[in-house]
Amino acid sequence: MLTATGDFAIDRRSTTDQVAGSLRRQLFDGHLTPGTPLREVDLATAFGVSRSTVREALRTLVAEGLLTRAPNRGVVVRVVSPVELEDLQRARHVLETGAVSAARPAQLSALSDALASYEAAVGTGAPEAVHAAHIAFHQAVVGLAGSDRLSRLGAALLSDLRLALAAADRAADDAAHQLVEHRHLHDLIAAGDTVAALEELSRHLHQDHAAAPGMPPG
Amino acid sequence: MLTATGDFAIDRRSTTDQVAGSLRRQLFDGHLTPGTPLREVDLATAFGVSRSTVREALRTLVAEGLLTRAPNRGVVVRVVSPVELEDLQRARHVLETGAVSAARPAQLSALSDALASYEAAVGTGAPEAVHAAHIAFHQAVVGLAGSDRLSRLGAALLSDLRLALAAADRAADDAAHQLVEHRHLHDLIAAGDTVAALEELSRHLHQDHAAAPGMPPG
DNA sequence: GGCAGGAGGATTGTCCGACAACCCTACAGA
DNA sequence: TCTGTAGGGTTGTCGGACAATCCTCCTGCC
Repeated sequence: MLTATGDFAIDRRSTTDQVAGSLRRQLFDGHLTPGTPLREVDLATAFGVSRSTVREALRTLVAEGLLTRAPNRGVVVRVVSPVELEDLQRARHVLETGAVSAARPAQLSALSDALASYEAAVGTGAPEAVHAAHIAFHQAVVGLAGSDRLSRLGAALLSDLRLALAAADRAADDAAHQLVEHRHLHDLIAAGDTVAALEELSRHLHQDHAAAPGMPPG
Repeated sequence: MLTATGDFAIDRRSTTDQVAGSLRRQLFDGHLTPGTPLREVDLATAFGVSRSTVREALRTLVAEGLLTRAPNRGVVVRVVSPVELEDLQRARHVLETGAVSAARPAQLSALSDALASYEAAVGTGAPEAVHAAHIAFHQAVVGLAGSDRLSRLGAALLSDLRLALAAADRAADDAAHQLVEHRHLHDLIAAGDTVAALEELSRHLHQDHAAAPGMPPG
């Protein structure tokens, strides 16, 4: 049977979805900084599509939480305040520790794969790749629970983080050390030492939070 | 200071949001059963709005996961398969137990309030109200973690459940017993007995799942 | 000088009409 | 039985239009 991969893959996404996808990528890559207003007509001409199409794309991005809409004033790139970041971190804590507690052995290989990719990314040194791989690792942690739905929630959560990271680009600050920590975490989980893993994860997340951009509490 | 409540409240939502809201309500109330296709023109004439408006509303509902879009074939009311329900239940488990573990005393009153509303709803006997209150209670459980973001994720998760419940309306099947269980859970949490609470919650969720509509595994 | 109030431009929210692309079904033909 | 085609219904995208709203600037008055 022929599957639509490789040479046979064609893009069957609607124009709207392509626009949304492009914007999403630009958001994650930090090409659009938080607070930037997104004008409908500007985007329409930039993409060479109609305003309706742009509007639909924006609406999905708003629903995803990447953009913020102010009625009659348009949408802006979501700005994650320090308070929200803290809130987000708390949510992550629940999700990731919960997933570790409910970890299913079958999902372990995905975590190992994520770690390998992470190591590879750090090897290349490209900060964006490191970010992406870092996020992907934590995504895999959430995936341990073996629930698609939960993984999707984790993705939503981490996308916000990715936004914040892309903006306050404190790039690969001691990526080496970060990597060691993650490997340690991975090993504990793989060894089945849930208690130690949970402790390490808690510590890891907490420190992550402490290292967050130290703006004055909004 | 005058706040926009009571007699002073006016509806400042956009037409699109009102349409989305109306559809959302109808979905939760089970007036639209899973699998039903939603035709754009039909909705437009029914609501007395333009097709563009309907399209935008549908798009947000799709992003929320309440509707499913098949390219060039329109959107249908999301149907949650038994497999997905199981998946969902696993996600709930992680979220709710995680929230209980990370419970903050400040959020306890909200849980108590939810329980009170639940009791009241069971008192009236209206099955829809009972459903809503039941969901609200579990929502409050997630809220224990004190993270807005997490609560919103919980809402997304539970909305699916609400869909499934609205469809397979096994209404207030022994609502009394259910209520007792929830009260028990509440008391354990309130007493600070996290371990027992977690155990009870696990049991509760598991049984919930077992009681789910027993269609053949899709 | 500072502030209420209005003019003007920019932008969003909504509508309408149009048309190509697409999907599904039914039917005819090999 | 399978292939190909015709037809109608629906979605996806476009362009243009206009009222409502917001923002900025300017005016005039105290």
